[in-house]
Amino acid sequence: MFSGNGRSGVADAEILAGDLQLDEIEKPAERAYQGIRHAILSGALPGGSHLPEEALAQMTGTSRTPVREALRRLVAEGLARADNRHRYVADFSYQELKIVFNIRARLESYASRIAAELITEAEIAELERIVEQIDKIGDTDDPAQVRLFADLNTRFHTTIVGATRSIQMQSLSAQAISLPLELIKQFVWEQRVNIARSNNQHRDIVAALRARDPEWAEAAMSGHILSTRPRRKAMSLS
Amino acid sequence: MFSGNGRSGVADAEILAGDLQLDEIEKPAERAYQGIRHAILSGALPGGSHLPEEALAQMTGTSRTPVREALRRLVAEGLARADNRHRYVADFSYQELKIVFNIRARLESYASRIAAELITEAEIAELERIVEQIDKIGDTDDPAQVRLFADLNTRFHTTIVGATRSIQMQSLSAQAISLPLELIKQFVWEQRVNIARSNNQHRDIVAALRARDPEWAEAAMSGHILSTRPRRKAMSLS
DNA sequence: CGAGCGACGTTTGTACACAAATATCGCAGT
DNA sequence: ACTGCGATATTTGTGTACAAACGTCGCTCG
Repeated sequence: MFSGNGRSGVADAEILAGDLQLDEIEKPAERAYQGIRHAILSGALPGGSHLPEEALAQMTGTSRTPVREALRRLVAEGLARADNRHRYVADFSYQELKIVFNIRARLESYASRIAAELITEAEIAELERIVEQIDKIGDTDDPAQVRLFADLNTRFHTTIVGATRSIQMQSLSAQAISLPLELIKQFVWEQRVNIARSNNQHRDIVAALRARDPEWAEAAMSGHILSTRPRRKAMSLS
Repeated sequence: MFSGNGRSGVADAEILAGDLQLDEIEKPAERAYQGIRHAILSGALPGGSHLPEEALAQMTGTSRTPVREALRRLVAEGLARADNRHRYVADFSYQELKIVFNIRARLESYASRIAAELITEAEIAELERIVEQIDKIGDTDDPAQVRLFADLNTRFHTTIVGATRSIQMQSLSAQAISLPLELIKQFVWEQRVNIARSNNQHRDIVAALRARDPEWAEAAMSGHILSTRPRRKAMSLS
């Protein structure tokens, strides 16, 4: 995913050894997409790696057709890039990462502003349930718990973005979030991000939404996301 | 493109009668993508229209394979949506349109802030050339001139976004811009948007970039985009 | 020994054939 | 007459075959 890791091609299905149960996904199209995406986000395919269709088809156990469609999606989502002939894993610099986080802060804070007026009681209740579940996790280094936090965190944010009822907002946010949210898992491990603090911020956001206060909601979300930005010092990014 | 226009299916190549020279595009993949996209943006395929692959293949003079890939891109870009089985033209409400413009204002103003520090002399000169050419147009209703303005306007904005050197910024902006910028052409016709005023704002933005003033650039771009927002009263949107 | 040209291998692009899924229409039975 | 079941038609999903483009390696000629 990052520069300077050296280059490697596609090896075989072994690189999917992570936590993704690929063999349980029936439809080839979804298998191909999830498989390639996971390989990129997990770092199995480093930034700059060439993405040959045939090798990816073998890797995901499908044929080239679903792989081609998956690659189109990944390019559109910014996780892969294409030149005239080939496709490669996108290469994120630290500068790029910083920009994506700032964009995400702006997008989601605007989403929170809209959500403050449109969110339903049921959605607020859902947010409160999520906050409660995260509370039970507390600060930890246990990978399974951290993964659980990441999933709940994702649900928290997508619930709010969904409350805007805007397809475009959901689409753009998903694109801006997909990378950082996956990376957060690594930051938590390497940098011991404070889960408890993060959840206190979640509580503030829910309070703002419950109060139907657009400005507060916007500011709270902005602060929340900016507080989770990776810092250069703590990381070994180029 | 909008709700309430009634529903229609794909007719034949006639609906491409617009200004797009589809037959000059050699590669089927590009033909399919441009053709379908143009049909959507021009309104030939109203919002909610079903998008059957075979009919689109005939319409664009290709086969289903390039059409499928084009549809994947269009869904990823938000111009089409998909349910379990079919794909349809996206349906934009006035509310959705408003949100997209506000997102665009936030994205591009942030882009301008970054660009103020990274833009090169050559790019500033390019922006000045564009402003000059728009000056020569002035206020007009002539469709050809309005189209020329739209193209120059697009180049102005993509040059600034490109100056951020961020792939993600360019990708997200392109998605947020693709719809509104096409719609602007219609607003200019129907609402007589002030081209001269718009270009004065362009001049301000260039001045801010030349001064390397991030805050000014950000504010100027924000004001510029918000001033071109469609207003409900002037339109017959749902 | 170096440069240029040509053949080959690799990768992507396109089309098509077949399979699977789903909605619709009609028919029959109650 | 209404409901439920089944056949059929339409549409999408997948795999594969073939064609085209591009890069590379090696050979030959200067």
